Amino acid sequence: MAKTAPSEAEPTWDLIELLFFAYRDFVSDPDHVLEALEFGRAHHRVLHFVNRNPGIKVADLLDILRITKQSLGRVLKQLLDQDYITQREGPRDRRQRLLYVTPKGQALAMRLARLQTDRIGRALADLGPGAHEAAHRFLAALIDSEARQNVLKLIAQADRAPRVND
Amino acid sequence: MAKTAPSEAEPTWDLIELLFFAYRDFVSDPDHVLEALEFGRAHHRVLHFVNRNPGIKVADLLDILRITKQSLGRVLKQLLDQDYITQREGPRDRRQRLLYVTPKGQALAMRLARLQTDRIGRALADLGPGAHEAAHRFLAALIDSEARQNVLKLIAQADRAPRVND
DNA sequence: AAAATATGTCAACATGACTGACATAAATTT
DNA sequence: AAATTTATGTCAGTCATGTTGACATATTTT
Repeated sequence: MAKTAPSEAEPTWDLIELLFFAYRDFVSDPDHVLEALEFGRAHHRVLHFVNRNPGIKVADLLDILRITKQSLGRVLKQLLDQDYITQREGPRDRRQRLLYVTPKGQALAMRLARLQTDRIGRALADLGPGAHEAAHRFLAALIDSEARQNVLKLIAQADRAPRVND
Repeated sequence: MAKTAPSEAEPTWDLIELLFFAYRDFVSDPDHVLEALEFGRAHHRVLHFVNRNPGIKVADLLDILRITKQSLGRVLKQLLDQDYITQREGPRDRRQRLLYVTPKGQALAMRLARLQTDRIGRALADLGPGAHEAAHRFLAALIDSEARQNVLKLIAQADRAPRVND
């Protein structure tokens, strides 16, 4: 039972529904913290990727988030005004606004990441060794094949050095 | 490397980010289909859970989706008006409106589930055997521990018989 | 008969997406 | 040097989906 031939047989109900419920709870911990700061998920995403990719360009952030600059503009402005993020001129191209977290921004980003890490850690602790790698591979394989390599590169790059492309 | 002790060491950046990217692509296939029908993700969720749990009560649906009845009301009304869902009086309690998909609703629900199943199937095909179970266990473990048993029960129950509680 | 329950509805509001148009400064091309 | 392209920002309006609070109706339970 449980064949995986594409477009045949029964839908993969368990994974479809587990993805829904797991993702909902996964984002709920940060949501609660953000609520007290009058921020939303959109702020979290921006803060997260700026924290992970210091010096990221606005255009690259838009690519990652796949939202419009108007949508980004709103939340980014609030994060700048409230000193969670700063921007500096691009050294080679002075039109660019390179984004960095402030100490305050880093503290929040790390606090939120810690919550999600704790949840993931508890989940992995319940499972055997190799569960981390299995989860990694499953999730990576779910990503659009055209985008997958870029995503993996982004993750690896941010891990290596806190410095973005260009 | 890669310890999982809660609240120590480095955040689990890879899984945090992969969950973001994987979930985004996972919902994107249905999104495209829904767009043509002038429906959104909210409609998808309602249709999905009604399809999976024929005869579900409005109150139970609200519990699953964790939204207000006003939010549900809007999308449910559209699905009823456009004949994707029907409602019948509860046999024992005539205040209840038990929800069912119509053939048209079932066709759409299955079409959307097929898209997500195909994506999952492609992902699992790239991995070894046991990947399905590993993914299942990881995702289930991510769910709030208080809610986990109920979720697993819901999934198993819907698999067994297309008939909801009560 | 009174109270509780299941559901629906009206009105107002917030968030975070969107489109389209336009503005500015800086880099690049001609 | 002038024209064009690029990176970014902003104004204005719209949409989808969530929220709160108040109230209405039918039905069941006490």
